[in-house]
Amino acid sequence: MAPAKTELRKKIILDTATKVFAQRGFQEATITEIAKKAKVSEASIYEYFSTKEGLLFSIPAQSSQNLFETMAFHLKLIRGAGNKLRAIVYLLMDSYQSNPDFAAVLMLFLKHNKKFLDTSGHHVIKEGIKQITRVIEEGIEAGEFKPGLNSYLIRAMVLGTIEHLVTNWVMTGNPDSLIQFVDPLIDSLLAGIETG
Amino acid sequence: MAPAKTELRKKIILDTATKVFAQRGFQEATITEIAKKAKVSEASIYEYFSTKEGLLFSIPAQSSQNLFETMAFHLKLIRGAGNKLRAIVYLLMDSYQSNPDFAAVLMLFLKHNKKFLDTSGHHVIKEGIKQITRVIEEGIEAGEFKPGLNSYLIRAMVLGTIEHLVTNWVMTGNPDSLIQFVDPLIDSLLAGIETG
Amino acid sequence: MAPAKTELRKKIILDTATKVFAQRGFQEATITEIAKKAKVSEASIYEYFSTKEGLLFSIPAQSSQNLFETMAFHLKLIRGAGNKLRAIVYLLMDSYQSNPDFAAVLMLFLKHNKKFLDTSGHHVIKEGIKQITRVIEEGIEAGEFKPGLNSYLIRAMVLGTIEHLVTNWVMTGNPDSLIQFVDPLIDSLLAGIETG
Amino acid sequence: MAPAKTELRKKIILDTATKVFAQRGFQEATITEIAKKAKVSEASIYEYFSTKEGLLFSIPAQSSQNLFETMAFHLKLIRGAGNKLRAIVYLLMDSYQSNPDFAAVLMLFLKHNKKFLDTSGHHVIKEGIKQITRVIEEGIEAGEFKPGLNSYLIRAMVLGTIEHLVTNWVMTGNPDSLIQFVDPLIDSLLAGIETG
DNA sequence: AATGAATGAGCGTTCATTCAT
DNA sequence: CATGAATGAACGCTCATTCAT
Repeated sequence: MAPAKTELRKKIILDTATKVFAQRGFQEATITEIAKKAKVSEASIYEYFSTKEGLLFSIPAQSSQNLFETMAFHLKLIRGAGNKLRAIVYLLMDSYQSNPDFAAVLMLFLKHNKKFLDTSGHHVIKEGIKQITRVIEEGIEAGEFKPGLNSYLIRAMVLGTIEHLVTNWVMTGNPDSLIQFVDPLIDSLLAGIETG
Repeated sequence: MAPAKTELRKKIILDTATKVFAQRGFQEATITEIAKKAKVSEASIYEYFSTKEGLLFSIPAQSSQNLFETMAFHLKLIRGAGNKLRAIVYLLMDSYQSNPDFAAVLMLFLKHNKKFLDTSGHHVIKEGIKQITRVIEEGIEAGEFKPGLNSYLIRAMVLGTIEHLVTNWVMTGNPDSLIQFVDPLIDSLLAGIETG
Repeated sequence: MAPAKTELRKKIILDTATKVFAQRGFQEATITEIAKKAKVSEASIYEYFSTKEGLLFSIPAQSSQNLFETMAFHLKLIRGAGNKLRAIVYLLMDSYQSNPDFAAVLMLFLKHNKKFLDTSGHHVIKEGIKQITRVIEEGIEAGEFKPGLNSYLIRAMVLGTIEHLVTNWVMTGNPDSLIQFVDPLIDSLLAGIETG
Repeated sequence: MAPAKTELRKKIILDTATKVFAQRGFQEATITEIAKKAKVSEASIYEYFSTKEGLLFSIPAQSSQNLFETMAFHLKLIRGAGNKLRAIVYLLMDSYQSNPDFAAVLMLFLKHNKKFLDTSGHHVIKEGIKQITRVIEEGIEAGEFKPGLNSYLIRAMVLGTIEHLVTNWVMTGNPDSLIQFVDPLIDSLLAGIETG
């Protein structure tokens, strides 16, 4: 089925909002500007999204869903927690690199927003991140990773490093590749947590 | 010498602003509320700070200065890049733990703010962070850390993990200790980057 | 065609603003008061006019346009520069007398405002005034007025006298008629500039 | 007697205020700016003048006093109402030309200000202007001017024309001489009102 | 479903002004 | 006298949001 006309409009609005938020910042962006650039009336935006903040919070839903489904699919095909971790980092970084505006919105306006926590968009992300925890725990249980590791902390290392790199990357205008960091990052990380 | 009366007022405003921003959020906070809580007129705030955003950007200057001076002092007393790195992480985490409001302002409203980059407050932080890079590079040169490490990436791992942990901590209302993560974090990190 | 609903609202705002500015003075008048008296929201005023000053500058546009079109129409029907000058003075004085609030705004807040010079409202007036210059020059060329007269100066006498009389009239609360001055003024003026 | 030190400060403030008001406009000018340029504290200004508006209203007092005393002195030496009128116009125009900032303040911010009417500064001017009326009435009584002339109107012609010329002159940045208009103006005027 | 038109509600900011020293 | 420091009191202006059509 082709997306209903109404779904298409919704997507146009979301994509435009992503771009405008990324360029101007959330507070600085105005509904007027988004409406103009999306060639839609301001009132139409409110047909699809409850508030300006609701519009912001709706941005990650779909693409995150896709990303984490892809991630789940790939993880099934890979053996070894280390390899899986590498795949996860690669998928995330690749996704951000391919969608700089989305990455900017996520890193600059969504993470760090307390209200976003109660959102279905955040729920999707939380579920996706559980996959990372699971991989780490599997690695520990399987003896591939050192016993006694704090899985929350290891996950924090993975996510924190990625967030830091991506945030720098979006704030400086995406000069160079994100992907280049995947292997060195994973190598250092695994060297620190793998047994033997 | 006691701080001049005027300096005292400035500090009161800054501390109050930190608290209010941390509680309400930057946008949601009003100058009126800050003025009221600081027992100062709104106009007085504008005597000391050019604008609401200027007030926000002025928050980190002094305490960051202190923190990084302390850090520099300690680093001189410690031998070994690994030990120095542990001290750095400890000092940062301890500082955030002791100043939750400041940590919240820094993590939620300052990092991720493009305009903050051009600020003298950010300059102080940038200079402070150079100390971390230097320690990492020294570790590599001294053969204590693996050759070929990307010092920017390692620094990103250190800072990113800290930022992630602290951000979670402030967003969830500071339930448990931050300090507990210092040793596990450093242990895993050093295990990954130390030679031998 | 009745004016579009939106044009009507605009006119109501303009008329109300004229009245309020005339009564209170420009600086003393507040948008709030104008909005209240026009039974319009303050925001609506900003839908039609960019700024409080923009609102002020928009006041003369339409009525001046009308006045000068009427003037042009009449001048075509009259023979003799002297007679035309009398008609001009009459039309102006009559217009001010019929619209004391408008006269007050024009005399007290628009003339003497440097920023008004760059305005389309002022452009209309400038064009209208050219008619006066043209009549004077025609009078000189036709030999009806003395040769060697400085048309700019004569125009200044006409306009200056009118402005002075009207300004006094609005500042003292419009006690007596303006029209009474038309004939004596023109008589003395023509006696001074007509040949023979 | 040399002016007391305090009188000197007062004069410096007045002169500076005249300049600043003329350049920036009354509303746009700030006490801060005047204080800075006069090298005086803002509070000092309030020692000498009650309010910002009071400062404005104090500007014409002294120089107008001087001007009208000079005028009275000269008028005693001149025979004939026409000649006196010429002297009056000359003195006024010469005075404005020599003090463009004062002329600007007078034309743009004082005349047209209702509150100025109740001021001692305005009183001086009103008294001065009576001299003009008196000359005109003398001219009529002496048969030099036409009988039946409305002296208020003739005075309005004189003052209105001057005001119009000077206002134009200050608003366009004083490009050319004001004095050039004296004789043509008086010539046309007298031709219109003199007998025979 | 789509929007043009209207607004409610709020807030940062500015200065003229005061007063203790 | 002179002033540095503090503030009270306003107000223009902006948008997110709504609703009749």
